[in-house]
Amino acid sequence: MARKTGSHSEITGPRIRAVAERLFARHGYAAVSMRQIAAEVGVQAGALYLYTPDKQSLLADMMREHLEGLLAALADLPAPPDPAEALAQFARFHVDYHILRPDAVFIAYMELRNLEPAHFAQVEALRRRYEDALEAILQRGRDMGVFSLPDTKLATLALIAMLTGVTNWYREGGRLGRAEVLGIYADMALKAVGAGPKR
Amino acid sequence: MARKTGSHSEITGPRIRAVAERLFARHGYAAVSMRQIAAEVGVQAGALYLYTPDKQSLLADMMREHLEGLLAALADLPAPPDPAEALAQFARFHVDYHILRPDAVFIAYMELRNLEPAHFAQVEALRRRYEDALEAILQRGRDMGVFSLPDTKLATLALIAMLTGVTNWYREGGRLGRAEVLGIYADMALKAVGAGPKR
DNA sequence: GTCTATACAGGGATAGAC
DNA sequence: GTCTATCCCTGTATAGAC
Repeated sequence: MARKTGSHSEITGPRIRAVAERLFARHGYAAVSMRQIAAEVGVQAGALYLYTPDKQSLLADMMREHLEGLLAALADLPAPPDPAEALAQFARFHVDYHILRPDAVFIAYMELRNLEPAHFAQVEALRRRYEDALEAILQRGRDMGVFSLPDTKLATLALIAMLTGVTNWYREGGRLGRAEVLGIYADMALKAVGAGPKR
Repeated sequence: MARKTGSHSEITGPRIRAVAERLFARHGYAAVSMRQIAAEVGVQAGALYLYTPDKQSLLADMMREHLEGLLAALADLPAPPDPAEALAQFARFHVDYHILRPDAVFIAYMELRNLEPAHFAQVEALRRRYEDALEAILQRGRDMGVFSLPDTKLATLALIAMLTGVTNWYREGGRLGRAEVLGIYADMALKAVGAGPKR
């Protein structure tokens, strides 16, 4: 009872972000109104502006935080000396991380065009760093002669597209379990670059 | 001189569709206004409604026509008895068709959530038919023992995601030529399902 | 800190003149 | 077939009461 009724700043802030993320993912940034977000949070539209300067920042912050979280989690992984092992680990990590955050992923890939140029540049730089991490693995594997790759950049983008595609269909409690899915994708990724599956 | 000035129905109709496609792809369906479309076409907003009942039909028609064109083109291909050859052909076809129609593809993948339920169902059915065509190839290859696939449905979706990803980066006149790109993708697709590249 | 009320721009769509 | 004018709704954002 220490807090006055009507004072919820520590709760409302995160709730706005959560609701906005769900609505943006479901209907698209441009199609969602501040009134809609406010209604789901349980406040008036005007109250949102206590927590965000505007709608655009809501989007940009959510995308930046998602990508920063992705990069931080990636950096926490060990760095296996064997390229095949490194690729398998990356594939499993990527699929797992994306499966667990479908809304954030969807937004990060679909709403780029709704970012103002300054925000776009920041987000693109983060995405680029992530792609570079995979490309480094592929490059090393090619240099060591264990991957067969006509073009590492193309392969990087092809693999990321393939792995990210999991979010288009995977549903918790579906026909295939998460561990199973991770394994299959890692397997396909390895084979796609001409390395045998890790055994 | 047979036609009165101001009468352009045979030109305006297609132009509206073309302009709408470009704008929807660039900014997103929800972010584009009828006034914007009209301005680019060179007519007043009200005139659009002579060619389309509403904005939603503009989107639904464009998506349905894209997918119908895709299916028709696919049906025109020969049906190689060798599954590896069939998959290579599918991969090359898919990448090529998508590379040549980046706007239509982008819309077909990004604007599904802006379709009303009835239109959504139609479009989903078409997409499903396309996926089934690839799955049939994979299934046959697995039955014949030339593909190594833990799950044909997952592999279908993974391959389509990988191949469609080409639209995220390919630009005419870039570092890699179209023929080269087709070859590399087909190669990766074959390897991903455990078949050697076609020689 | 949150509310109501509201400003003001722009949305989709229609009516009716030409 | 195209125009202007307009209806009515919804958009973002702010002001000021509580």
